[in-house]
Amino acid sequence: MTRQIALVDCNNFYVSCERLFRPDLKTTPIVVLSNNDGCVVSRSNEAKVLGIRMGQPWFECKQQAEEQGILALSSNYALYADLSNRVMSILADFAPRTEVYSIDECFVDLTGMSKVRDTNYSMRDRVLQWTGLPVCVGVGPTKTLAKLANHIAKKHPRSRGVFNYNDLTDEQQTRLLGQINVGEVWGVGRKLTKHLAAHGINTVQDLRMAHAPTLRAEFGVVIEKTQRELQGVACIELEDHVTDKQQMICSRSFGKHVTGLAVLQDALSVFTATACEKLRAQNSHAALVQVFMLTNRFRQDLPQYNPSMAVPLPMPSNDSLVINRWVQHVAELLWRDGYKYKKAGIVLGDITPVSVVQTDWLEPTSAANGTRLMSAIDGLNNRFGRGTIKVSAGGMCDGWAMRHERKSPNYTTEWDAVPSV
DNA sequence: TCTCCGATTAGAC
DNA sequence: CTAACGGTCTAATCGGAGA
Repeated sequence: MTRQIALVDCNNFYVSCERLFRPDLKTTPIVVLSNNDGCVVSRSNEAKVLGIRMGQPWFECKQQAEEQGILALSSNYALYADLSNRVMSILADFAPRTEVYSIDECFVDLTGMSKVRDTNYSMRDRVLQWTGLPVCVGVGPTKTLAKLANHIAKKHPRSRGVFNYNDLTDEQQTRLLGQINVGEVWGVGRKLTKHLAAHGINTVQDLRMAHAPTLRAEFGVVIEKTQRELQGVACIELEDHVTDKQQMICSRSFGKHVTGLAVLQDALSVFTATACEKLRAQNSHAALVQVFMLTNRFRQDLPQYNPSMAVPLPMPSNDSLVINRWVQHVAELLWRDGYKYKKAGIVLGDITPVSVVQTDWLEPTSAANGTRLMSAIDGLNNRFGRGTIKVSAGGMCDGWAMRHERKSPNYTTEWDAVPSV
């Protein structure tokens, strides 16, 4: 039986979220900026037409944008995450197996179901009706072809937001794939596109038909899987259960240069608290802690210094206080005066479930390990917002906060920001 | 020369 | 006024160290 894998992808997701609460901006060109108001990460169709590129640094296009009346907003992740959850739970009602692939994308396995075409339009219509967010649906026999089908649904208005690759004849498939650039394929990025072009592979059809052993020898196993997926052979399974993170990173660019150790340590303690909270939320602990700090790599005229150090913990932990002591210590070791630091962060690694108790028979196990204090902190922060209870001096300095000068209110997650009717 | 492991790279969004 | 370019995560591959 031909698999029917649907990929549902929200259109211009962040911009669409912002517009829900600002219907007056329906036709205004809008962009949403990344953290620290650094880069453009979402664009309305109007902004795309005006030539704003995905990932473009904001300072580069700011003047042009203002002249053209483009509205720029800081990203509001509380809002996007909340709306994402609503979309995903709507889609979960359409099939027993779904995979939340990213904040704005979901695979839905419609294999064996009758009236797939009707279901595709229902998914699109119901998400739009219940949330106000426009989505496109692409269907294919593999995840890679579903993503490609979604790309087609987005690009061709005549598809009315839905495209099923399985409905094509062999000749239609060949002709269509011959018209699409290989760089559009899931898993083929900038570097690979260039590399492939050097071997005469320019279109999706070129890749689908390339000599497999040569391809594997020159480009590795990843692209071979991609090729087979383009041929309709499933190599990437639907992952319909959430897997624990193997690594957790918390890092930020700073709103202005940091030149004092105390300020940097303060930032690191906040990052540590956030990462440990996520660690506890998945019932895991970490055995490796890494700290890093970076100067501004775009300022090659300034002295560069990008140290990092990883320390194995004597005992795996998810206790913010315990881990923070290591972080603060390592930060001191790495710190050098005289540099302008632009970014810092921590990495928690060697993550395992807390149920896997890795006892060291040379060390006595420390009783309770601060677990009750941490769950009390998590409870309060969950209820009243992250940062209500903080680790030691975490967040007491203000010399490092990121820029987000254009953020909208948290319309859906804060009572005070709920719009009145 | 082989194997292991940490570091780097490429990709996604 | 001036400087101003994101954050998280995974898997594959590279390359140095030690066997």
